[in-house]
Amino acid sequence: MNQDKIDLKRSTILRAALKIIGERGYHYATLSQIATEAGVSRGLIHFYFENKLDLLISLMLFFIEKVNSTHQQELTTLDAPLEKLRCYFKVFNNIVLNDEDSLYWGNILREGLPPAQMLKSKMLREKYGRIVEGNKNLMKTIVEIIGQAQTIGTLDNSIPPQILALILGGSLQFLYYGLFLQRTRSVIVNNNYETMNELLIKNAMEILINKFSLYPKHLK
Amino acid sequence: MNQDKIDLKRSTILRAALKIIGERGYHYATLSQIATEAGVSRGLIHFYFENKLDLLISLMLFFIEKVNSTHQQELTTLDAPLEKLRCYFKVFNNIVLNDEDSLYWGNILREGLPPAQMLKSKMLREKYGRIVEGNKNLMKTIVEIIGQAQTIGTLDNSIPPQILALILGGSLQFLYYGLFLQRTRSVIVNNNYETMNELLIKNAMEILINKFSLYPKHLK
Amino acid sequence: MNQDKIDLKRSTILRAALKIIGERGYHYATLSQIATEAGVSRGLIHFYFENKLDLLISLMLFFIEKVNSTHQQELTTLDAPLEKLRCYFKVFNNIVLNDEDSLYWGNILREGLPPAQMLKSKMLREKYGRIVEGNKNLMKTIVEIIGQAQTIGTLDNSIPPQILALILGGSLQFLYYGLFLQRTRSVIVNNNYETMNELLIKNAMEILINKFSLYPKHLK
Amino acid sequence: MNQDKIDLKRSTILRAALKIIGERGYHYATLSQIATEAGVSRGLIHFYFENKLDLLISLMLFFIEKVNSTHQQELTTLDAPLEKLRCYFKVFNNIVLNDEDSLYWGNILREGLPPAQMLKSKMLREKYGRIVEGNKNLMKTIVEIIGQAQTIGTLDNSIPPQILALILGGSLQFLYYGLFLQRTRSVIVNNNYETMNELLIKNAMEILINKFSLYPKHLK
DNA sequence: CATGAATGAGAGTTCATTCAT
DNA sequence: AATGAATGAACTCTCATTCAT
Repeated sequence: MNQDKIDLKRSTILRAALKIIGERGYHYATLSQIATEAGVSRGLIHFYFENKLDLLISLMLFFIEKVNSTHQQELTTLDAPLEKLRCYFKVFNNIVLNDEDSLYWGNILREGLPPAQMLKSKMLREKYGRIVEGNKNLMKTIVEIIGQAQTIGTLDNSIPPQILALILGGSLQFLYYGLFLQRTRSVIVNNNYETMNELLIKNAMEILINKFSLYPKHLK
Repeated sequence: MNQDKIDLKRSTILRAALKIIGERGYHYATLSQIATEAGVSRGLIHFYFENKLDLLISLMLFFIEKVNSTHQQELTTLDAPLEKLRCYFKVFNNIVLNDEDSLYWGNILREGLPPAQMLKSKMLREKYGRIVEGNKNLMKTIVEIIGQAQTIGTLDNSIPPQILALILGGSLQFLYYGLFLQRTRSVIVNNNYETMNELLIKNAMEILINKFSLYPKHLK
Repeated sequence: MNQDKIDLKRSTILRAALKIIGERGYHYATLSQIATEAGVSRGLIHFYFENKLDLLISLMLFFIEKVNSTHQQELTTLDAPLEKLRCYFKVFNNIVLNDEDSLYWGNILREGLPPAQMLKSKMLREKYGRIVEGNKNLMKTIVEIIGQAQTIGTLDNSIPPQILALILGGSLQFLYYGLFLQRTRSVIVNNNYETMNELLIKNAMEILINKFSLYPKHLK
Repeated sequence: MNQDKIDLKRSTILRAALKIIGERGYHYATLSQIATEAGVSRGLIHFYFENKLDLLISLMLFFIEKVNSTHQQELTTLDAPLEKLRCYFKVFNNIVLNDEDSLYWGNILREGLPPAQMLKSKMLREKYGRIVEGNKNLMKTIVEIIGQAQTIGTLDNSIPPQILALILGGSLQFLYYGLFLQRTRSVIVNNNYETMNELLIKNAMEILINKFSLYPKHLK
């Protein structure tokens, strides 16, 4: 079997895992359900993935590395720090909302991982490390962009860039997933997305940036 | 045994559950660990609680109802909407930070609950409903306060109150728990709190309110 | 529940394991079968033993330590090396043949253990070490006794004591278990014991010792 | 593909199985490991062998039939019963020690087979029967030789020939594999062979025969 | 009230075996 | 003749929950 077919099957299983785990939560999802959703046998999952946790970790890793690499790539075409910031929101937006599985991602990313010591295999520990690394990189990039904007005077510099990064990140996540305090899984899946559309989110983030901007753009 | 002693034992177990579940996550925590932490036997937990899930749900319910009731109570002494908003942050702050368990709450509230259909007992379904209700109430209260502020002209009214509520809520949670994308459990527990102190958070939230306020207060 | 009852239950399970594993072999025996034989649930086995391997290791350890300690103890009452040697055969005989499970022991002791690295728990590795130690001790004791007999001139000293120990040990085991080349498990269980009685074995070992003895005893 | 090539591939796989199973034990060995060792795919093993058990049984059968046929053949050139006995030890010696895999055979022959009822295929049951048959033949031959020696007065006839056969067989096996009570697999593989060389074993067996012989030969 | 021995459902995982290519 | 992706049976093990004491 050629590599393309193998990759296809792998991503079929991963997509099924995204749906089932995103819907029910990692610990309520079973491999049987994922296998059924993917249309394969239980055993085949272990041919493509080391174990159940590998599915979750692979999903997280896919997301964080996709965000980082896409963002990094698009950044090269931009000069203004504020544009870079907007670019980040756009990238996040594109990845999360490009298909019907959009809301599953929010639940995947909110899953807690077990302590690193619990990971038996070297390969899994390595993936784990890359997730942590990816998170740090993302945060660092955003903080740097904000710092640049403050230096050249387009963002309010009376507030530490780390703080502003958290404000923007928290707002973004809550706007996407409609969280206030943590909701129950089913409530999230069923209700939120319909009450919140893409345009609204983009506008809201634009307003937020504007508030911290020294030369606010006018929104249409 | 009198009611006071019973309540005491109940809350001893609940506090142990907060620590163990907050530290390891609901599914990685075992009743043995909680029992040991509480200094009681495994069996006794089932005398005070229906099952394991009851522990998690009871913790969530305690938190959300405490926030709501305290907030509701303190609101009566206040007139200005912006003061009411600040009051909410203060209440949240007091509950979360009043003891050494502060960061456990963040992990508790981030736990996903199983779909409501999975709850067998009536009592549990009822508690579950009260959590959902509590969340809605909280959101509704905040949205109302923001609406009032916009009406009397102390908050920017070009932005829908629901959106602003999410921005404030997301910022608050990320500031407390240092999230950007979800981190691994151990990272959260070990690192974040130390890098982020109470005063910093209060200041940050004040700045955020100020940005949306039409008559900003001057921070010292 | 008091310690006596606990020990009783533990040994009930161990005895069931001896029967089932001895009969079918470690890898063909299942925990279900052992649980049924012991009249307990599958789960209870894991309350008293760490895992399946712990059962096998505990059986081996019981045997080897029982042989060593009983032998050691009885040795103190004896002076003549040849009597000490006969004592060893008697001890082995008593332990193996004291109940209806006699032939199971042969199969248990012939089971191969997995490489020590495969043992996850510290406790299991420790038991494992004691088995290896017990084997070494046993061999050392026999070799020493033979050496003494050669020194005082009751055994032929033209043959190294280690070699003689293996000759005696091999003869003993084959006489008990009727092996020539390895037989199939069922053949062993069904046929051998009946064709070979205790007296015959004792006589055979006595003859063997006599052959290497410089002052042979006359057998009746 | 011609028969020679097929036989070659078959014996390549069998030799790999000897190594892997001899090293790790039948149940800890996997077909993947054997396939890798043989340099073929997992699937191909099932072209040449019915199933995993067929590998083990084929190895055992190869050994026992090789011993028997070689022995039978060489016997025709000999008259004296004691020479026939020595011939058996020589044959055993040649087969076991003729290559670097020597010690694997000991572990193979010590593997327990599942109860005959568990064998589904007719072909496997037939092979199984031939192994049992081969064992019996071997034992019978040795017993007969001893009986002849006793009849013509070259071996002590006060001991039943079956008993003497077991003494000789047990001594031979323990001398080769250094067993006393069963050791752990790794200990056997790593240590014993080096401490025990061919010459020592031959001498020891010669001494043993001498002891039971009425006209002992002088050893050099 | 409290204990902890006992239960058993249910999960992940392994790996021999099959079969389309 | 050879491959290796795919299957699924069967296992061990965990741990929430129960209940006799």
